[in-house]
Amino acid sequence: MKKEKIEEIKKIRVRFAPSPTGPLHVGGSRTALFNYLFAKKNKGKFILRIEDTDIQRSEQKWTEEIIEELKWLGIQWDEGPDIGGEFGPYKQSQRLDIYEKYLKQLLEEKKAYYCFCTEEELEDKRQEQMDRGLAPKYDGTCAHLSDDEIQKKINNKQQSVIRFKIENKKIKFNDLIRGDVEFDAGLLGDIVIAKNLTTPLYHFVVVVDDYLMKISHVIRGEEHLPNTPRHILLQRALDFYQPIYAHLPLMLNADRSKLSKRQGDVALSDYHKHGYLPEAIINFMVLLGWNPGTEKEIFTLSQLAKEFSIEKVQKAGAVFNIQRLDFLNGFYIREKPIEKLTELCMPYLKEAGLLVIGQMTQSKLQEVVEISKTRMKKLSDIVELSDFFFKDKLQFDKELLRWQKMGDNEVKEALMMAEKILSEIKKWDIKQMETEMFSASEKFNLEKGYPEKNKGYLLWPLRVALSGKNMSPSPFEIANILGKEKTLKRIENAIKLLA
RNA sequence: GGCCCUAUCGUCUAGCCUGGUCUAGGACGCGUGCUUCUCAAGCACUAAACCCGGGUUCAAAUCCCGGUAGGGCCA
Repeated sequence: MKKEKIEEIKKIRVRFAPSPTGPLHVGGSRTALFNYLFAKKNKGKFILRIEDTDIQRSEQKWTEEIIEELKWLGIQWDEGPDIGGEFGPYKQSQRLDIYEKYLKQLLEEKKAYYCFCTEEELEDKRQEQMDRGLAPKYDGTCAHLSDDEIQKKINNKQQSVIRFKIENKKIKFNDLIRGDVEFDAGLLGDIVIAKNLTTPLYHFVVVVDDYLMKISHVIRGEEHLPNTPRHILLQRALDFYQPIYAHLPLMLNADRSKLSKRQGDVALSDYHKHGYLPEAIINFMVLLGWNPGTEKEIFTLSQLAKEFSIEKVQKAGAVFNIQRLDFLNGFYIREKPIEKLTELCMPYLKEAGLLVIGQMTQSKLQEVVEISKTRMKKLSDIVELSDFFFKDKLQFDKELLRWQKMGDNEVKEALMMAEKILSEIKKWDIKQMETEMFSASEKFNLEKGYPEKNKGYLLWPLRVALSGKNMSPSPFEIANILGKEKTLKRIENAIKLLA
């Protein structure tokens, strides 16, 4: 490589270059994360470039969504798409004149040519090659057209594309993750790099932009591995330096196919909406294909920025295992300061119509979240776990009140006993309630001939009366938050159910 | 079909480069127990893997060769 070319890639610059044709994919998020971490670790720059040359499918709203979700994750970029830098603009739709210039250059140097073959002709050729047992590739028919012929066809408004001449040679390169990789470019066939001078295609724009933006390392998904020889050939034809490549292992479905919709959510925004925390998602994604080589498994983004190393990235694809994400998310939920967690839960409670402004004090709300949080895997779980605190009247089947083989009357007696004790209690706090109810339980069991140690006879009906659920926090925790008045009311309502 | 990539518990992985310390370690999940009115959380414990076949070597998860399987891309 020429000396000045090496100079150009001395500074570490990486990029994430999504197409705004849909929501940000979790796979894409992970690619962004790895690029970001690589940049941070090596004191380089991380660039966000929007690949929106496909105007048919690109939409501004997706660009906005990508930006929003990346911000949410805490992945910050140094340049693009609206943050200035000397290499902008960072939206490809605003760089069309640049591509045109290079396209013309290739055309003039006869490294690219106009191709007028129609879809049908190409399909026929393809079919024929397949029949002969050959790998289908463009046969180069239009590569030999004279300038006059080309001009005539263009004047006739004949449909055309621009093809790049692929040299018939072996392309070898070193991938940071995979080591030496070799492709036989002779098998490729001349590729289409633009529909016309103002409509360049993916392979071409990527190469041009990575060069102009002085990208030192191209870190992308493994699905791009077969594209690399094409890009290298393009770089050589344009006299560009060759960046260093690193192809990340894919994120997989449970059946080991490339992660796709239908087997679960793939849009990062879906996970966001369901109440996954960015900390959990980051931690989960980074461990899919990377590990520090120690037994540490919990990482914050800033720790990762220090500890990440691309050499430790795995070669094989990794199955997206939602149970692990759930575990991590539950972990981070439990770690959250209660004020923060409460704040995060509020939108879900409001959306469910449970939380009406002014109905509950902030400190009460925090107590509700506090006793629910060990059961939460996602923020949205708060609704299901705590709805009974917000409702006036609980709906549940009276059968639920029954502990083991108790009869209706015995359940009723248990509730009446609980009501009596709680109504006479001096101090409305958990400790006090526990002490009084536990001793009452022993008395109750003795009277009824129940096993002495089983507190369920007294406590289960009470807990159900207060929560309306077969699983919930303890009746004392609930009663403590509900307050005496509501607690007694709920017990009475349960008793009525049995009448 | 062609090219390329990959291969350790169900899953994510450590170990492989620099063979012996590997009766293969950790985590999630599963199971059991403790705690316990229930469900969680927490704690403790259990089960669970070197894709197959050759070779090299005193010794191979680790090195070499050949299969097999899975995946990606192109069409």
